[in-house]
Amino acid sequence: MPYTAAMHRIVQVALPTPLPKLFDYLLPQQTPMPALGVRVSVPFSGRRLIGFVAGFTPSPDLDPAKLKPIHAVLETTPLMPPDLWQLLQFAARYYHRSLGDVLTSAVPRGMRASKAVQVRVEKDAPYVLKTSGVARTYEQAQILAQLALGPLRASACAPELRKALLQLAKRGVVERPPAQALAQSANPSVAPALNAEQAAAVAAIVCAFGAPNKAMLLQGVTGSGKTEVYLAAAHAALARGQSVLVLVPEIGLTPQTLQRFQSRLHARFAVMHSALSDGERANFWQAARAGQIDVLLGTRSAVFAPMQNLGLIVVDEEHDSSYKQFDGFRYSARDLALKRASDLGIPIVLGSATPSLESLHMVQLGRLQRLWLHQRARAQNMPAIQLIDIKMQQMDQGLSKAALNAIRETLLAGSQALIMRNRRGFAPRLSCQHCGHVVQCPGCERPMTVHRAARALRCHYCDRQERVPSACPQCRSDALHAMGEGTERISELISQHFAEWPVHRIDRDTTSRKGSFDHLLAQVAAGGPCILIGTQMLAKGHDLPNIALVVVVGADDGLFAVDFRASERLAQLLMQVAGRAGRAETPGRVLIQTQQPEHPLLQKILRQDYEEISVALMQERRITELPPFTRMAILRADCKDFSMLQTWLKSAAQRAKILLQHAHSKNAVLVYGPMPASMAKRAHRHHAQLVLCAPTRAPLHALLAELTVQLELEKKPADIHYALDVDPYDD
DNA sequence: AGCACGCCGACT
DNA sequence: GTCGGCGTGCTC
Repeated sequence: MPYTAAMHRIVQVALPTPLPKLFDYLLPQQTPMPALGVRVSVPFSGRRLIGFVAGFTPSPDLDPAKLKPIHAVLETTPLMPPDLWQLLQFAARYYHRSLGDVLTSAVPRGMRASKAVQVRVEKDAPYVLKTSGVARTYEQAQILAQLALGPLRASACAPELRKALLQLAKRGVVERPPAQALAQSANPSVAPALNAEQAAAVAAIVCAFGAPNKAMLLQGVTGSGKTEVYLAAAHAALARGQSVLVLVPEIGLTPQTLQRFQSRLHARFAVMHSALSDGERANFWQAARAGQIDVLLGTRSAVFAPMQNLGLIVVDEEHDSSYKQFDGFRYSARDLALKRASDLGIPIVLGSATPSLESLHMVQLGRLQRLWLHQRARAQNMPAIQLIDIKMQQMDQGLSKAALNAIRETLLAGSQALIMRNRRGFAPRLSCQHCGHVVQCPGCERPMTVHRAARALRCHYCDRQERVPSACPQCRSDALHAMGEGTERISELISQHFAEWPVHRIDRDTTSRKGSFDHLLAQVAAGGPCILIGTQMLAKGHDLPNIALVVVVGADDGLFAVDFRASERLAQLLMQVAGRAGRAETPGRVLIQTQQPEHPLLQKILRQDYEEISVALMQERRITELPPFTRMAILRADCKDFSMLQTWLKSAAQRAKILLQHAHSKNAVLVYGPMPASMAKRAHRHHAQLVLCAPTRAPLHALLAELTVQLELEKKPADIHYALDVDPYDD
């Protein structure tokens, strides 16, 4: 009854707390009724919180006399455009997070404080005239005269006048507006002619403007010109007066990507990524909300950008795991982008050379229209992939003779070689030759990695660091040996072996300084023969045209991992790596060292037919009843005490089973566990989980809705942390 | 999640 | 005598 609410003047507020409900507050007499989505500041359990007005129907069992009044209404119009509001409402329901948590995490931190946003001003940013202030000195008058002609940097100002400039700034007559994250491209360059497939793809996307709910999968190998299709589609959206949202994987948002878009589209651009400061994010948010951004290029969180008049969404490399947020509010930006596009009735293009099985399943169901790009744009041969059987071979620090020879040939031919090894450090284990003891992290119960240059043992799971022991902690013998090869060890070997060529190691240990990575890559891209050794950081996205050889070390790890997505990831990675090799005139070579050359997945990768690979993977998932053929959610929990963790998860499982007894479709959801998590112990905490599976979404989500409310309202041992992961990326 | 209140150890 | 440890309980 809305009039009841009006009489009592009560609003329901979504607050940043995990409690799965809204909170009722009284509106003070003089305060006008705020609109849905407006932020308010309220007293809450002794502190002051900022929440969002999310309803007007008071909870019937609450005495209005006991409600607290709102402290302040923070704005007159809602912060979020309607489609974003709708998306976040959906996300809260879908991921079973409290609405307040979800709404809050979508807004930049810089805007969460009620006080004015502190904007970081660029060093030596130009000053501009703010008000028509009066000069109090002759010097100030001179400054004002200069400013009347245009912005003025302190560095460009005569030294004797600088003091006057600062005085004016202090009085607020002049100011330094924050540099907008906006860049207007001046004169776009001409688009190259599209090939027939590209043209057909663009035509299909353009047809989708106006047609409701058009989602497309643009599937094309590396070098087939997907970006040209995005550009043409974006151009079409801009021509319609609409804005464009382009999501890219974390690793793919490079200056080159932006430059490519900027050089081709006449539009106001903004870039959004995790390295932005709170002030920059706040600026950008305001600009997007004001409709001042035509093209937004961003990583995962950009799916929540308050874009006005959105006409097209692009998700590049849609299979990439960086679209999934792994902590806090766990969401998939790819999935939410699909939802946002569908709500708005605008086209969305998911692009990939190696689509996720989820996307391929949607193609089969007719929910995604597949657009193919088969041809590589520049005529070039596919790289040759070879397996090197290392079962009975003499190896040198993890590298086979064949690999070393291939590297030498490549360098002698003036090209570059890349060695991929997905383990950083010197060696993955320190083991005693005498008693067989492997030194483990006490907190995680996993082998610690040897870092030789740092003279340390490190745990890659909890970042614990200790000195390398001189004797075996178990038998006191001094026969401790570093077992296996990480990038550091391979790098040492390669430096000795190929002393006359430069060797670059690229992993988290060597590229901690931001910018050094991009700098090195640019150097390598432009340079002569050298050897790159790195982790997966190197596999994706970067344009390294002179690489003619890729050697993959340790691919077998991916073949036998327990994680149900491991094979899919390995196949995608290897296909991606193959795309890396030989993008210039020289056809590339890929060598995969393996103990299992007959493994069916590797055999399929040899043929470089992702279609064949994905059909097989799909078949496997169908038989094992795993996503995308079932809907999955994982209730993850961790606790210092193992039996307490076990007890709590058992009771949660019991609770779920009781709820299922009363459900309409009984036992439509299967509850597995408690079972240990893939990282069963980490930093002295035990991790375990329940896995919930259902053939369709509805019964699973009905169960989760009730279960999460019960779990949040029931008291639990203080030390237990838990989180629900809907559509988990790994198990 | 915070942040209170609340009841037991080593400090001025 | 009290500062403070974190156990448990509540938040409109």
